[in-house]
Amino acid sequence: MTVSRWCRITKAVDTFRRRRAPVEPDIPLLAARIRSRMFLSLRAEVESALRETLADLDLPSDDLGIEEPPEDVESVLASSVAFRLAGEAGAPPPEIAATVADAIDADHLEFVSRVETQGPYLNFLPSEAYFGETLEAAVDPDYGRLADREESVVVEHTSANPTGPVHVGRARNPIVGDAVANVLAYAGYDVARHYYVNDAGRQMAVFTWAYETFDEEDLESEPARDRVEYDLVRYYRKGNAFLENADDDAVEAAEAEIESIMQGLEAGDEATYERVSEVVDRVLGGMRECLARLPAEFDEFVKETRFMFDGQTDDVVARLKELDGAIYEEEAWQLDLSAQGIEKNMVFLRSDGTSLYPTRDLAHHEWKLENFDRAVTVLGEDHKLQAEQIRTSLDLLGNDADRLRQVIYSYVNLPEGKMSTRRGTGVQLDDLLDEAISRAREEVEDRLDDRIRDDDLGEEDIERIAHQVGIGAVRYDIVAKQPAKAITFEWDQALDFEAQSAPYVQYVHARCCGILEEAGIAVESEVETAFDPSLLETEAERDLLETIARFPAVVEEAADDLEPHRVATYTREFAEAFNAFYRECPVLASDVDEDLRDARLALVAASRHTMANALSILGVAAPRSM
RNA sequence: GGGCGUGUGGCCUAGCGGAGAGGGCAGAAGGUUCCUAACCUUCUGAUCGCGGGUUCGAAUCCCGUCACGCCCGCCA
Repeated sequence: MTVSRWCRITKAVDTFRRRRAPVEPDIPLLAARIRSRMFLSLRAEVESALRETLADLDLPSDDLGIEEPPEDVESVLASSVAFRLAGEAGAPPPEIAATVADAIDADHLEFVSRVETQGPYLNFLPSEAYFGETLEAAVDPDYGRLADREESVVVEHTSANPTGPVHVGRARNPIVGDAVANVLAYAGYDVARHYYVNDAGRQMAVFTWAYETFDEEDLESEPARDRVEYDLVRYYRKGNAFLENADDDAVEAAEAEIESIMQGLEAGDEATYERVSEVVDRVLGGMRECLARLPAEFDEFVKETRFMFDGQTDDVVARLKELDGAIYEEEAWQLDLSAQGIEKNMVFLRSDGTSLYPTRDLAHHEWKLENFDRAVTVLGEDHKLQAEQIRTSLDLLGNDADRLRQVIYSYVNLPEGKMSTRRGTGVQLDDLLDEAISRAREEVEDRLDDRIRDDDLGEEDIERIAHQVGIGAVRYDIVAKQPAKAITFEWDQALDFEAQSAPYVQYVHARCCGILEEAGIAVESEVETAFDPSLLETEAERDLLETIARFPAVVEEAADDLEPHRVATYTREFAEAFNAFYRECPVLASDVDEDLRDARLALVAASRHTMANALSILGVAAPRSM
């Protein structure tokens, strides 16, 4: 990566972060916001107290070394400044730590009860108010949802060419994309979800030609599934096979027809558009049904042809030609981006005068930047170079490219290689989901006999749980991993219901619901009885509250960095904390004091809200029983 | 060949400048008259690909190297 690009990316991240500072003087809103983000409030308090103390001691305070301590340390936040100050102050780190700890007046801090040292580390221990406020905030079913930023973001994801069934190779796109959109929405952005439909490319011209040329009897096989895209993809495959294998004259004739379709679209010919649309809309309709199973829904399907017909692509071409890097070479217009660190020229106008995908995508991106404050695109690693070209070209065309961010993921491959719609290799997402549901159903039925709880699961419940767990497991498995890591698809690995998978975290939610229902509290409603947080004194209860307190910070960081997998990591940590509480702190046992019972019920309700909302960000169902 | 990305116990994975590198699976041993055991506890297992460097401190930053993936089309 070149230095200039690194700087640009860093700048983009900074801009994104800077915007999260509240600028509106809306006091109740601010209060609600601070109130609901305990961990962040604590961090802010620790930072300012530490900075002031260091200033008082005449020590530099530019790097405070604030960090989260290891699990076995009692504090919620720690600092390693003492290491950094050792040279300056001429004393060993533990000594400095002790001096600083003594100088901090914890009595004036709201969320810090005391400051301790452990060797060179400063440890900040939470106050009663920290636990109390956390519980108060988390009893709200909307806990974790950050205040409105009054800023819109368009998240474009999936955008697979409408050539056939959605296969597992690109399943990461809707799953990661939907989670990115969800986490941004939770973080207070006004989110729109877009699917960009590539209806103007050569592939769609081939498809349209093939669909119009061949008949049912020309096709070798039956549709793999009774849905439109499985039916039509056979024409697409047939067409491609024909172009590869037929004799030269036949191929030439076919190419002429394909070319005329592309020229028709370029010219804005209504009849051609109708022909292509019939194929595009039908196939897309089937793909939407598949994606809806995840579920991944979209606010808008934006067609590429739209930017050809409205003149925006021509406008982009005209402006690109005016740029310094524009060159006319080998009868085609290209953009030399070597000055921007990209060695590969971007061709933006073919020798026959038609536009290319990147040209239209530039018009599309300008449209997004006009209509939204920010734009996020989720795309496969094979589009990385193109993404850089788009970003750089947008910048050269006078757009603020920092408002655009791209999330790149690696494809899911089969052990024997890539999945391909055209060649018909690959595992269909529908099949994966079906298999997941059926395996989940087996699990539910196997467990039916030795259930302790007598809640009499009916056939409907079994069906519901099988869907929630099966689809949840597939989504969780994908969204929990960093997108940049390559995944090789294997059935048993994708459908592992063991610990650290969706059912493990879903089970926590079901346990919460079980307790609340047993106590006669409607799961969806707010907690109405009074409770006293200070009664929650055991280590398990405190750990759970500390974990709950971190949730809004997790949402914020995941949104800032567009990394929903952090929320998945959090659900695991949360499940551990809850299971320890569940094991050690009975809620409804007869020997539990009534006030303690109420406090613990509030904690269970808070836990349920936290887990339900975290799962909702991941797009994984939160079952009320399992 | 060039660019970008990824390499963490047998397998999967978190951490990406600070406290014996967390989890999970697989393997071994335990736990249910008690709010669902899709749970929990304990044990076994890691020179964080390799070699240098920067730093008080490196899995994390820098350089080199190896392996794998992706890209380098007037395709999308």
